[in-house]
Amino acid sequence: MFAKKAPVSIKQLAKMANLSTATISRVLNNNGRFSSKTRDMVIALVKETGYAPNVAAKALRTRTARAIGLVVPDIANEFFALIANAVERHFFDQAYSLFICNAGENARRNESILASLRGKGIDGLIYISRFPLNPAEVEAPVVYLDRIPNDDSALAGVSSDNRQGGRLAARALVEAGSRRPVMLCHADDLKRLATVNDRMTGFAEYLAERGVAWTAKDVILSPLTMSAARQNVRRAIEEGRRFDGLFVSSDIGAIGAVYGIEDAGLRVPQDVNVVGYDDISFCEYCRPALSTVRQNASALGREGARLLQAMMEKRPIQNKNIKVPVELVLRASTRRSSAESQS
Amino acid sequence: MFAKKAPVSIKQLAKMANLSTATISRVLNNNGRFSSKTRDMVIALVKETGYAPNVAAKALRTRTARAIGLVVPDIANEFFALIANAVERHFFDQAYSLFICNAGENARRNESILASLRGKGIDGLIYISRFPLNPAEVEAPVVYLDRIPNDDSALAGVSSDNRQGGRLAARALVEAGSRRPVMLCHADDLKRLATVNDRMTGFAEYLAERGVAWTAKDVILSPLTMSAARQNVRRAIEEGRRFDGLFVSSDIGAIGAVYGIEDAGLRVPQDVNVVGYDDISFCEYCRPALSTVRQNASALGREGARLLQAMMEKRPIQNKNIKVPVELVLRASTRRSSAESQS
DNA sequence: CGACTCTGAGTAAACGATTACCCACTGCCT
DNA sequence: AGGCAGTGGGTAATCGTTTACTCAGAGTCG
Repeated sequence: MFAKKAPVSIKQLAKMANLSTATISRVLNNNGRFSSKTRDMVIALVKETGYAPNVAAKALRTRTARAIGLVVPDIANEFFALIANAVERHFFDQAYSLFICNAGENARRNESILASLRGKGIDGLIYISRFPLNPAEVEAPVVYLDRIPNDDSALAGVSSDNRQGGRLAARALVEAGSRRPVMLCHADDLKRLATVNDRMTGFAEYLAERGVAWTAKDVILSPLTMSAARQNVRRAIEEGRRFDGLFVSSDIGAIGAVYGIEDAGLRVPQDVNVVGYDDISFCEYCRPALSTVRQNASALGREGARLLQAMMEKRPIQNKNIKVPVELVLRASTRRSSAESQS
Repeated sequence: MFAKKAPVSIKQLAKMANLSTATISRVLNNNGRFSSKTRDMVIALVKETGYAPNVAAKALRTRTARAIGLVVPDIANEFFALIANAVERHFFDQAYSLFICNAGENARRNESILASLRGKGIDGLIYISRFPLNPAEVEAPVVYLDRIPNDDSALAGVSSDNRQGGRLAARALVEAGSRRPVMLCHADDLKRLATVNDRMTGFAEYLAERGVAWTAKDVILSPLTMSAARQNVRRAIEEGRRFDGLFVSSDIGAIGAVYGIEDAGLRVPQDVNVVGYDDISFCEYCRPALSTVRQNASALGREGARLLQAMMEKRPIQNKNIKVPVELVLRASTRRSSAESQS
């Protein structure tokens, strides 16, 4: 019923045209020498037979699959889904295939995903994961996206301007009246990712400029799933932690945090101003609507794809450390800038 | 710099183990004969070297790409993302690769996606799209998931028990006191998809049983994006449409609809009860929290993947029309069952 | 005219895995 | 001892393409 009939191969084409496979191949790839008469004949034959090259054979021979890998932490997070869409759009037009893989929160799965990508012989990798990657074992250009390791500045990466993002978040809190702000982020990210460190740097920087006391201890550590953030924020408050402003390093986590605050009997924004990060579409639809630092997910994906392609084609690269601008979006989770009181 | 050094091949493994490639291959595929000592040694060697078979070579030799396609309407919708995850998990374990494609809302893009999948020689397709598919031109088994065309009952499909879902939605509205319910869905889906028709059938059926007047005219047509639903619901109300219960065929659409209702000056649930469909995680976090019919996205994905695999392996299939149970989740967008008044 | 350079095209060896076929050996039965 | 079956594993062909060599013929130049 679903038997695969063998598609026509280059060998059959060669026989029909009274040529060798080599010549056919040269015409098809437009490399090497052949007469225009030969070219026309081959092209006509291809049209007639509907010949399509066997991608497996091609991949095997050329050691290039015309495929790229995209590792994301969680495709069910809209932010990553939008990035994936942008990457796919770019590469679809270039006739590359895209393998989208969910790294999840598990280092072992991350490893097995990388192994499988290796087996597929991808020509490039866009990597968004909290887990370290040994570039040597990928054997292809790698672009880090959004989550940039902080140990190596030589690598290619695209991220938002996270320092500016941190500054904007701090500004939102300060201008909403917060005087004891804290930041919520994932412990591992803080250790590993420039992404989060940059946000914190910008955050601290702005607070210092405005004379608001803040130290590296004013951080709550938690995974940024909704439920984990909710629980950890609630627990922090119940254990006596006091703060009147909260900057969460992702919207999903921020929404959870809002609930944690309310669970603990406080109100947002009256008692605590909350600012998230990403601006996923639900920020506008949750209650209170979430103030956040908007990342341009499409731009991140697009720039990452472009950079990767430049690397794969070994084009000279002016800047392998691209920063995409961010934007502050104020909604109901921060108080309206009520003629900001004493400095 | 990014020169590809050849990954370890089966030939090198053979040399290390002092065996032939044939034996290695037999162990790896667990077919043919070999001693348990050999097996252990090979397995250890694979672990040690991180060997991953070259899929291109495998595909070339076996004439099977070991790849499947997954067409989804919008990967940024959590419901589809969860399905994609389940499918990926299933096939990852079987060492299949998965091509995830966004059909989007555009028929032309849908076509070009199918064309590209064809070129990749996929061995199977899971298809979630509102656009018709000509199975003949895919040359591989197809499983319809969630969105089942209503013109052909011979095809393989996995969906929720949508008739029951429609019944549950109706029950939620009726028990919350609605007497003039309407349904919101996409015009094309109503024409093409058994999925939506089943929901409507169940909806109408239950209403009839409870003596609530409802006809096929009590439907508002709208795309189910947040903004479109919001706008169309608002407009319907402003044009004088009156209803006190709304069943929306997706949560995203329902959340938009709630805003449309509020835009028009009415309240949810006091003036209109709203029930969605899917139970994405934001149902719990939007305000008012959304009552909805929960679909088990993971089960849908898993069952779809299993069914497809059975078809690809030409195993006898007892039931190619799988229904996954649904569940009613009551939240704040429907009034609490206030000792339901007159029959 | 001889030496050279182009041009167009063929030959055959890879690429990495699978598998039909074969063989050597062991143990067992008659 | 001879026959036979079962076991473990090697040999080599094959999948469809690409590409480094090679080469015959034609044109060009001194």
